[in-house]
Amino acid sequence: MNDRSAVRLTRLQQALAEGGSLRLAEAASLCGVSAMTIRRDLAGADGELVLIGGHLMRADDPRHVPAYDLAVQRDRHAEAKRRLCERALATLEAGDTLFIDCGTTLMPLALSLPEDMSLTVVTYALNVAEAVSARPGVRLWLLGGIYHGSSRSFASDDMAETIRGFGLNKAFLSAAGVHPRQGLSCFHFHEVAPKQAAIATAQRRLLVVDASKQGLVRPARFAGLDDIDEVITEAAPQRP
Amino acid sequence: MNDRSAVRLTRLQQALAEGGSLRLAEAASLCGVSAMTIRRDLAGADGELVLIGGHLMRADDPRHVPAYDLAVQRDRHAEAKRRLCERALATLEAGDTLFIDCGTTLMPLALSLPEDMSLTVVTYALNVAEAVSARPGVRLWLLGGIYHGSSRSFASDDMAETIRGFGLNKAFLSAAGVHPRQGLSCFHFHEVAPKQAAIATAQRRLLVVDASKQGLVRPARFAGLDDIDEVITEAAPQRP
DNA sequence: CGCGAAATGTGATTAAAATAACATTGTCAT
DNA sequence: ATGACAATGTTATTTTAATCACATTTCGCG
Repeated sequence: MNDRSAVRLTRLQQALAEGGSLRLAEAASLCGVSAMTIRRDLAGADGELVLIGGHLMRADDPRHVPAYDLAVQRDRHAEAKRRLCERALATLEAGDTLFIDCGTTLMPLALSLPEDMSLTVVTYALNVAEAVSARPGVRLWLLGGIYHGSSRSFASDDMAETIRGFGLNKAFLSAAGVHPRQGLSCFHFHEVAPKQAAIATAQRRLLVVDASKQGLVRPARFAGLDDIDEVITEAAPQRP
Repeated sequence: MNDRSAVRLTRLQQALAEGGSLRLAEAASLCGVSAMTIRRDLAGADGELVLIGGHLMRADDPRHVPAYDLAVQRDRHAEAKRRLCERALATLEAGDTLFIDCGTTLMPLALSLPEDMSLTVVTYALNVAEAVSARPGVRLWLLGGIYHGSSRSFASDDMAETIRGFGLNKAFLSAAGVHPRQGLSCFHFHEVAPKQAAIATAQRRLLVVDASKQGLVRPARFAGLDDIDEVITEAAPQRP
């Protein structure tokens, strides 16, 4: 890759930095070269930009990781989570103040919150916040702190205290492990405090887990099964 | 649109809810129908899903608002901001703790932070947080609170106090208006407290504004020009 | 200036996707 | 059963995008 090519690439990358897509021809005229040159630039680049059906866009955001052969597995999970979250949605009432836990399990819930119900969502997860921020009708309170990429969530010393300051109607909790005796656990210790605070504060505590978490124990225990009011899950996997 | 068609569409929509794209053929086999049927489903749908070059993806994604005829104007802005942020980047030093203000001006900065410099970023803007969260080498502290969609940022009562608790080396500030006598202003009052706290706390205060903001006064004044140590801007527009 | 190498443009060719047309299957009411 | 209609599949056609081969331009350098 040569110098001018690199200049064009960074230029395009910046043009697309804030999102959006560019038609190949537009990208070309933007750089004052032909479409063929843009193609060649792209071919010699590191793959941060991607050309798909004549549209140029960034490859690095979550959008584009193609489902490929993961498709089946991904979908089994997504399908299960979707069904669980549908049931979670059904429990919502106008005026609710919800706590939504981190992880991917509750994403379908965050994505399909009704906008005509005057809801308030409290969360410490960046992905949940992104999803909820796209729903203009829903009030969103994000609990800030230091970011943990592993769970896409934030942690801070006074988070538990802040949570206790809310009048939470319902807490939707996720867990990476559910065990009859060991209770509920997750991978990361920084999730424990907010989870426990939400459990302590909310009127109604709903655990949403798919069947694959049943019987597992993870490093960080945050509650017992009896701290939960309702478990939204599939039937446990049958053992013949 | 018929029932089964609607079922397939919601199914696909949920499969894509967390991002990613599906090849048309994959989507088809996922639903157990032919590609043509998926096409027909899409044609009769409301346009939430979009098929582009054989890839199926959500349309509500910022990636797809095409730059179209806005391209030129968008780029003029993005181009200017990119250049300004390049100069802002040059001021960074290893170990810095940065405050990054909300708005779109500082996005190119957030997107191209070096990962090998041990940086910490403090921000109250969701879009900045998203951008920084994609850089594993950079520590991120998000100041939480109630979300304001207008500026994609958060506000809370104790935010100013929290900011004063950081050892900020540099504060990168944006403004919607810069006036010789009226000083610096922005559109939204909830931005005033964090901006002022950052100005009060940071060792070095850098204002990043493009020329289009010069001479303007916006509703919420947050500082005077002399509260800023350095202004990163283009030459003011010439009047012939 | 003029040569050579690299970069880019142009038009032809191939591959792929979108559309359209028609065939088949399934469903329901009579 | 069977005819009508909707839904879907299959194949052909048109349109669009990607690739290739070669012509042209640009740039550095003796």
